[in-house]
Amino acid sequence: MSRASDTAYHTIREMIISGALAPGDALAEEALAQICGVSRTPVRDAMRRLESELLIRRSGTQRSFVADWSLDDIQDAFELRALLEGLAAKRAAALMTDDAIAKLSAFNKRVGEAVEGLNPDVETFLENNRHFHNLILSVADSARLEKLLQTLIEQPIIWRTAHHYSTAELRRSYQEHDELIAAFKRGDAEWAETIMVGHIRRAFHTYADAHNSLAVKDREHEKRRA
Amino acid sequence: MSRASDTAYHTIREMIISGALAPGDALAEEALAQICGVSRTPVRDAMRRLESELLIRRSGTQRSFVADWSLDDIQDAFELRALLEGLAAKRAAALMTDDAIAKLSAFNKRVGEAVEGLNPDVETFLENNRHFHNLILSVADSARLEKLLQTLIEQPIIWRTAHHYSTAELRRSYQEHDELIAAFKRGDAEWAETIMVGHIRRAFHTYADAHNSLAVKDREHEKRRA
DNA sequence: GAGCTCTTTATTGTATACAATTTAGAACAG
DNA sequence: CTGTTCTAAATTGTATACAATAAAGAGCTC
Repeated sequence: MSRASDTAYHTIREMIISGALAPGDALAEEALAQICGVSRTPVRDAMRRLESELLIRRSGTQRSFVADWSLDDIQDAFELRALLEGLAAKRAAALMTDDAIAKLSAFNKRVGEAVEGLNPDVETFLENNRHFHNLILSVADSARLEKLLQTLIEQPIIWRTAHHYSTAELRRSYQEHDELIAAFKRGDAEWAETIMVGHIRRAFHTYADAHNSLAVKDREHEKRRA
Repeated sequence: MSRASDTAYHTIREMIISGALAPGDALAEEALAQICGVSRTPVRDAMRRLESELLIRRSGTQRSFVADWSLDDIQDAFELRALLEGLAAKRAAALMTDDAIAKLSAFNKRVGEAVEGLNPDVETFLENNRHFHNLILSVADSARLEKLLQTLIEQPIIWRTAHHYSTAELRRSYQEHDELIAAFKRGDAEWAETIMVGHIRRAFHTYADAHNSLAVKDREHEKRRA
């Protein structure tokens, strides 16, 4: 993409993912244009892209808002992600190369290092976790699958709550990656799929639990303020 | 969407689906704007939408072309569609209402009528087939699933080859719909999913066979011209 | 003629002005 | 006070002019 349009896209996206723009917030083109330092034209372009990624929702009368997801919506997204990443793992197992396995091992090594100490390095974990999953997706060699999953990963809410994962949960994730690598080495497509589906489902339950305890904390907070 | 933008979207889309614009054709904004009778702005808007639906592909340097799909790409799309429509059927079975079942029966009745004579009415078949599948999707009640599938259905190539389906194949489709309805009535989610997955996979094989014989005909045609 | 650079032309990207639509709120009736 | 209608402000949609970039091709060198 071009410069101004890209600037707008990344700026707005970052504001949504970081939470600077909260779910439900209204988005006016002119205001965003000023923030991004470009005209409305590239902003509109960027908003279209963000809308197609479901980060932005449009009202019946064409006004835009930051998408707000119910827990049900999020569960849906995870269910679909489990299905599609499972398929990606199955396909990848059949097409896997030694080179890709070496890279997966390298990524997961860094994942392991990020969680081995007392204070896990969540940023490093997330970064290498993403590389790990993206490489599998790329080996699966289906542009369409890649495109569908792109909509489901990179969810703002998930990034923001990742920091609430416990060290034990992060380590579990690391182990499951290792199991995946083992399945890939053996070319065991069914097993790779099974592990991946479980891996994603577990991530959802971790998320849901964290979400619940956060909600409880919020409620307590509200009570204290009242 | 707004008027001009919608006009552009539907006009271009129709040209792609009908084949007036062939796969691989270059798409210039100005030219399309003239055809649609609007300015470049809404055309660009429409092209973004079509791009996100994968009907348009963009080169590294931002030039646009009508997407051309290899048989592998199409097989991918069908594989994903089977997976996702299977999930839709499973979910729908759990949430099905008497009203929806009545509507499904009505749609499939028309499907049956369209294929019972000697000369099947393919347009009517396709229209009610689409209604049938869309209603299941809507009962499945997952905006995200709906959005993902939207990208996979409505494939130009498939619409164009639908006319090559044999009467027997169309009738088989009708019967499978009836089996689905029966599964929904019993609330049998697993069975509904199984039928749906088979239904979509069979559609692919039908397509692939038709495609092959068309390709053969093409080659014969080329030979005669040479 | 192959390959290179430079110029010309075509195409896409951006800003901006204006039109159409929607929202918000004032003024008013009951 | 409630609800309604109308007006003004804000917001989005479209056209168009111009800027930036990419493609095409002329002319040159070897």
